[in-house]
Amino acid sequence: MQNPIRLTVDAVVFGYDAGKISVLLVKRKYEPFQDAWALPGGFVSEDENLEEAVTRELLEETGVSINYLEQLYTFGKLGRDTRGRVVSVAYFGLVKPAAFRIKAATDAKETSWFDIQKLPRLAFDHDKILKIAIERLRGKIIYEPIGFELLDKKFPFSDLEKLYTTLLGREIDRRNFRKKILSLKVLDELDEKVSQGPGRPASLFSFNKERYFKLKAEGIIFEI
Amino acid sequence: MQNPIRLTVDAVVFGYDAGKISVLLVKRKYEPFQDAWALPGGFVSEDENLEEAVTRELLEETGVSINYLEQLYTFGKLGRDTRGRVVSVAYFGLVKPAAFRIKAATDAKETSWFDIQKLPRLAFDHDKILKIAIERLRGKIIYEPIGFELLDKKFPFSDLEKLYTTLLGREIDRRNFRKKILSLKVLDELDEKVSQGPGRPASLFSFNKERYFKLKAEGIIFEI
DNA sequence: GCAAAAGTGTTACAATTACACCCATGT
DNA sequence: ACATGGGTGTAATTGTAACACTTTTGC
Repeated sequence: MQNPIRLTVDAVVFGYDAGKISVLLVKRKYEPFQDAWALPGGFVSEDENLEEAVTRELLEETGVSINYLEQLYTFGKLGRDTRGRVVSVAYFGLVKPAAFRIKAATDAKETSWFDIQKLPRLAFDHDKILKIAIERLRGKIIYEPIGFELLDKKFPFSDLEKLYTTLLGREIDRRNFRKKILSLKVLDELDEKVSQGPGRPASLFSFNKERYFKLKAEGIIFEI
Repeated sequence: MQNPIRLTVDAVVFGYDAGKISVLLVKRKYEPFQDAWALPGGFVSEDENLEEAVTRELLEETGVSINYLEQLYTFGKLGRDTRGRVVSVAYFGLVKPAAFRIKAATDAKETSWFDIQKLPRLAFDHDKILKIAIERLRGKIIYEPIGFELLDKKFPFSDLEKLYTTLLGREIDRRNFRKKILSLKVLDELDEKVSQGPGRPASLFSFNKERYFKLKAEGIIFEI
């Protein structure tokens, strides 16, 4: 009477640091695809919500705690998993550089960040899932302010600019970009500056979520 | 070892006719929610793809064959189904008026179209699913030419205009709208006219998919 | 004092909006 | 001939894109 379809969740978690977009992968300990890199994830248990399952798997497998998570797509094609019929609900997550750096010290856990330009061969159909996630990231950055989820709470404007340059894959005009972003009134300029290396120190900004949601409710839409 | 989560698919199928957006619902024959209206759908069998399952269920329950179908969202919250843990992959579909009219003759099948402004109480969490589908329809119509999937193959321009007026919920300027759509070069004007009632007869247009895909590949984006 | 990154304004061009009259048909 | 819906152009405004120099710091 029960159908024997099993349900998993997988997470595509992106991080950004120093001009590179990276994705979090884990090395599989067991067959199938033993020792292959794969997206973190696993079977959903009967008494947990899907989001709970992803969050749990992520924490268990990678120690990373997420600050933005949304559902990506559900993959259910016959034959996508060699263990039988397995349907996977994939999620899309973003973390701030802090999480990113923590990992660099705990590499031994078979967890690693990979530059999305230099990906290894992946288990199952995880290459497809990742491809769709990258498209979503690129598409979404343009009309929703998710970029801020990839930056520290306080960031110099140039970080935001570099992030967009990287994600869009083209140069953007600094003056026009600044004008546009500031005109949206969702950034607070702090009374704080940073100077990394030579050059004029930069003011720090922070993203004002309340302001954003207020504007969104009024129908004002974020768009780059 | 198997987890006892069961998987269903549900379809939110929209149709458009005479200035009204309608959704296809079925009346449930069995418990739970016997005699309540619900989205067409049902359990996925082990040897079929998710899309196959939706298409099959739709055909079985409503006789409607779909011409646009995409995955909407996966609903997996605990307690959403009184029969135990059931996760549902919802799909979003559009049909042309032909399918719409056919149904009007076969009402006895416990299948009916409902104006989305006048919905009955729905079974399970189908009201939530439908709400998300309506948002998707509204959002998507602006930057992808899915509107054409709701019209006959050949249609007068005013049909398209009325459809957009309905979906956007506001008046649009006929001249500007026409200019914009025609400038996208995805409509073919046919050597054919229709006149329904009094007034000047209207030229018929058809949507040129090949042209659209070609333009899309070149990076030219449809946007209203 | 010079190299390096931050910060700023103006002008040309493109896109969007607002707006009103003539045309072809049915009755 | 008149009521009804189809079809068209222009001007004002707004938004986008292009473009280069000054400022503040570290070395």
